[in-house]
Amino acid sequence: MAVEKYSRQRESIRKNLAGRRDHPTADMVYLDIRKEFPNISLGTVYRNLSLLAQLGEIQKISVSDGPDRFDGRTKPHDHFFCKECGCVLDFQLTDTDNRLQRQAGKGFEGRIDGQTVQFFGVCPDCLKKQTGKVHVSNENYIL
Amino acid sequence: MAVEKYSRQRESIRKNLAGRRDHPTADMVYLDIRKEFPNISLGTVYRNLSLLAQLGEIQKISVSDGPDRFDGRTKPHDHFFCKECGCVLDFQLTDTDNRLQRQAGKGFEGRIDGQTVQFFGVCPDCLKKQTGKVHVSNENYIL
DNA sequence: GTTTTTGCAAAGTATTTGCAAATGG
DNA sequence: CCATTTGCAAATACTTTGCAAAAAC
Repeated sequence: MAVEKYSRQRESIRKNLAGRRDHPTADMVYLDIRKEFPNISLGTVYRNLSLLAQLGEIQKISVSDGPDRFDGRTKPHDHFFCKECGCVLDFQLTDTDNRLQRQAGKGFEGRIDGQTVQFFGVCPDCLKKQTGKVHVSNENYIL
Repeated sequence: MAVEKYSRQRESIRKNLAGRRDHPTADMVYLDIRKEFPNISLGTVYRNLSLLAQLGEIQKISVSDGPDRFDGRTKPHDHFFCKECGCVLDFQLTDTDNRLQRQAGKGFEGRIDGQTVQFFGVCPDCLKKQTGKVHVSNENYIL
């Protein structure tokens, strides 16, 4: 695979991911793209998701209990995994990146290129269903 | 699955994981246990790894490029993934846990139960092969 | 004796791949 | 035209599961 050539399908996949925040699986993307390209195959979706991830234009997120999920956000950020509904939310931790990397790298003779924090718990919606509490906005959680 | 009953196979799996630091896959554990129980099946290994992970006695680590890996360490810690050789190393970030969780939870109306940091880069051994540099010990990296 | 666990094999998911036809440049 | 991408289907990789026999208690 030498030079990348344009393809309508890949462009559609790229836009689809850029326009959503729900960290879909390959299959979810496939179902969506089929509305525009009824004949697209799941294999093509997988191929393009892999390619885009390699190019750093999207991010692949592996979770322990289901298929991989994909994230259209390019800039580094963190993720929250809800153990109730399985949803994945974005977090942006302010200013901790350098601190973390500096602390971890101190005396480590390998090279650290990047890092992400994975949070686990119960998302606002699921917690609300359990307790009846109200959901308010906050500064780290990115809608 | 009401009460847990002892089994020699499960005990062997538990001990195997406790005695190694290389974050093996289910198959690697299987090959090892077979030395002691030549008839053990891969299914049994998977069943017990799942069970032990549920009980919190081991940890399951999902990586984006290969099968799941397992970690016998019970207390919370972080992981480093080498993009060259695929190895997984343990990190113990001193005292950042509370800071991270506090910062992320500020104003977040869900519940955060825990978190781990994933580092990506090149491990000491691979870097050494590339540059010829020497490997020294450090304070965060756990041998 | 009753319940849990095992080994085996088959099934289930998720993802990748080979290949001829279609598309892009 | 030549290189890349596609759709399709088959193949692969990983993990789970049904069931009768064995082990644990």
